[in-house]
Amino acid sequence: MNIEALPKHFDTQAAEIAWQARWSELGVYRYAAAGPGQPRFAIDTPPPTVSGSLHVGHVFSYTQTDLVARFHRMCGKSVFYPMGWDDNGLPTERRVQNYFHVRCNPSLKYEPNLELTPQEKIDPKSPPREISRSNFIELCLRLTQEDEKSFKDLWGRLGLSVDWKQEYSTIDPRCQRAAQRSFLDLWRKGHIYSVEAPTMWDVDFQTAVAQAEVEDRNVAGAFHHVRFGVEGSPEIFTIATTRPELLPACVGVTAHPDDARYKHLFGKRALTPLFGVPVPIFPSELADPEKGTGILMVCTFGDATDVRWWREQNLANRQILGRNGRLLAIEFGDGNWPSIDPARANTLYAEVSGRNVKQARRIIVEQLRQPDEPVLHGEPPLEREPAPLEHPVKFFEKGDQPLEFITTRQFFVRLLNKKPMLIDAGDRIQWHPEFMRHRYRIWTENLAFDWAISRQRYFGVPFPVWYPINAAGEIDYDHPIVADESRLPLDPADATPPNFTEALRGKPGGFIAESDVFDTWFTSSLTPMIASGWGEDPDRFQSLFPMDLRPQSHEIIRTWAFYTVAKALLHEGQIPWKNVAISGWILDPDRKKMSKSKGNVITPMHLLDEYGSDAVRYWAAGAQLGADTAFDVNVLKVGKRLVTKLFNASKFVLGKEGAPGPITYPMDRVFLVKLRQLVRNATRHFENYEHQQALAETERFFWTAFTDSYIEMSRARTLGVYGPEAQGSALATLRIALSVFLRLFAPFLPYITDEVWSWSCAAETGSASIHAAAWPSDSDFPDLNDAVGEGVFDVAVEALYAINKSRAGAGVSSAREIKTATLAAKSEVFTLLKAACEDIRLAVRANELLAVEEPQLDGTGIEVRQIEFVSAEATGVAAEKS
RNA sequence: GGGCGGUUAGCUCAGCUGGUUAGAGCACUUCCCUUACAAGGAAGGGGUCCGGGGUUCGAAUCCCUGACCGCCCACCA
Repeated sequence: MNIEALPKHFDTQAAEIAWQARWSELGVYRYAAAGPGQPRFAIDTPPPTVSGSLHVGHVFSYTQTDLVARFHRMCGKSVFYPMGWDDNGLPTERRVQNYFHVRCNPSLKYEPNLELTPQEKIDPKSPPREISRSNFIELCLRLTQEDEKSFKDLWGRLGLSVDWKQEYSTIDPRCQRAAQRSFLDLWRKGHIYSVEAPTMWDVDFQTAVAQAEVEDRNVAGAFHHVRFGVEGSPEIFTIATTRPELLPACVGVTAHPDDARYKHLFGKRALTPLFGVPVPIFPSELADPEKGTGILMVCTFGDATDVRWWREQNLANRQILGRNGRLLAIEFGDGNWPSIDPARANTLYAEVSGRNVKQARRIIVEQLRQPDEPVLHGEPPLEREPAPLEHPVKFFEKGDQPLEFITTRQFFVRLLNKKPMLIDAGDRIQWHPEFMRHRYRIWTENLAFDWAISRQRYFGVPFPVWYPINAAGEIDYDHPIVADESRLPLDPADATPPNFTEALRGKPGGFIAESDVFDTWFTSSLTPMIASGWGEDPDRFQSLFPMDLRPQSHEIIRTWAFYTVAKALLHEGQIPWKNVAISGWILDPDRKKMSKSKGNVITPMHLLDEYGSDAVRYWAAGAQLGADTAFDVNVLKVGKRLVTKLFNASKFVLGKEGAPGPITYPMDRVFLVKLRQLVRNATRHFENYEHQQALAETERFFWTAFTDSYIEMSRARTLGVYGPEAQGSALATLRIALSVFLRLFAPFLPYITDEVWSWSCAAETGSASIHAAAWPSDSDFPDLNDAVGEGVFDVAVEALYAINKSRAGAGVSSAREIKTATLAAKSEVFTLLKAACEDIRLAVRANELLAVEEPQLDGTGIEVRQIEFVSAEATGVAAEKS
């Protein structure tokens, strides 16, 4: 091949555009069902949340999955590598609210042709425009489509080898059908129930949330020491609470059964200060004598323990907090709201009614400072000034206000009674890295609530459910009407239940639609089933489920991984995948997690422009699974350098005139033995999900053994100076080496490798793209059984290193040949050195190279004893600084 | 409070089953345009392997213990 015909430099951007088109045209990544005897490798790709911001973390983790896909594809497997978009849910709603400055008001009518301007052109202080639910959903769809396009552009540019024919989005009709089918199946099997009960509630988003979406945050609060009275007794005791505003919701008082201070109170009734409500005092093992004053008030509802006490002790439900986070209007004096002084209680409560939690707390604390005649004989309830403390408080992970427990009707999937099965499933999955299995196990063991799947939101998959309305106009929530599977997907707000007409909607004797939507995870936990055609294409489902690999990040083990396992078990009785590969996080250079709110997000596009996709992939591939990695632009530079080196070395190999021949030359055979070992190692590393090891070993061997050593040693022979047999052997070795190296690098550097492959290997092998070529194996090598010891190669490398060192030490230009040099070797390596002498001589361009044995030598055992260069004038080299 | 990871050169990280003198790249210094490569190459300086104990002929590696960083979990009065 004429080297002049090859490009001078590798233009990454042009290559990326050209190769994407070429791959698509060739259908290299298209999934085809496995043929007879062909193994399959199916990947449950994470559908990215498209309303989030694009950053290098996406590039990092998705590249790691692509490496695995490319490896298995080259191994001849039928690779199923789909892509989905998670567009359904709160992040999208919030983005739409901010982007268009709107709020959804479900009571409004749909406005056709609604035109809105993005927020940057609107006064942000103006009240948001209210729009109908249908309009709101339209905007969500519109925005997510734009976001999906930018993700898709990035994935293409990055060279992800997904089959775009397998694209889905969690709000598309197919996914809606799958989610609703999932609901029907679980409902029929008795795994779903609905109940009106205290549920974790976000007062901003005004929706229920599940345990998996809850996080603890340390918040500044204060212990308030509040005196309580005892009914029929002058006694007074003090409780400590961080939530004095819940005093009107107090329904009980409890202390540890062995607590001598309070034992005598059990069975009596306490009187709450201010409101004078008599409440039972009962013992509970859950009360900690060390905390606060050891005795505490139970409210409806301050936290999860309150809910438990409320249930176990059959206490009254005095919910004072509304769904919007404001205190409800209530009336003391009637059945559920007893008081020894209703008039006073109502006067005091009127001051907090309609206030939010913070305001109510301030007001109640003020009230607690005033003398309390009826309950405390004139003492003020507040015993002393509030003591500040920092304590953990539960928040919705996407929310800004603490969660409240509010009594609402919600749907749940029964999981608490299935813990052993769920734990066992986790144990049977291969986790990479292994220690990540603890996360799953600990989460599952600690599960405290069934899965709350209903959300009081808009952009999501609706429940396919209606409720009958009796003749008196009451809604019968206990007998929901569930849609028939053949009608899915449907929105109960548009469709009517069987045997009802639209005219009966909302009428006595008619029906009403459930307005809730599913938790986003209810749909995304079906991704391996959606992608494989569950319930739609039995053959396809049979051939793709369960899958081989779930790649994901560690913070969603408790949500996505956990729920997906649960769904697969409940629907199909199977574990959804064999392997879970957990990618680490990308941290900013200060080792903080990248997030939009911190403003430390690095976007990827400019990096792709500047360094090229291969270099960016090189960076991502260098990190091991599960390891958080600080972003370092230097690694991109190294990747770019590797791409350049590969490009130039390939030009060297392919630019040589002459015909390859039988590989007879000893050093060639020894080099191939070492290369074959590299192939075996790299294959093993990939199989073990240690792609970074495969890359590191391949890169190291390519650089030191191949370009620095073997090429230097064979160069003279490739020019034919030592006869056609030595030349043919060298050229054949170089061809094999190049073909093998390209394929070893192909999963990491898909662009440069396919570019070079197209120069000659494509025609020789018949694989138009390297990504459809076979992963290298022993069969790429000739029979090498008689190759002499590999030690020869290592000794030669040592010798080259020693001579380079002498040359650098003398400051001599490499243009100057060596007149004569002598290498000393210790006895163990002397024979090997003698055997390698001619190759070393050619590599360093010495006219004469002698080897002498020096038994007493240490270290590597090779030293330069004497070296003399051809004079500078003789070689025409310009004057050297020395 | 419990658990899981981590701490190795100025920086980013390897170091797997204990085994020569602990490695790579970047950065820094010096040298070099050579026929694939200056979008490159060669060489050099740089280490309390977080601290303290222990096991061993031998420890970055195994055990105990402490510190710090990050994460996960926890009934949050």
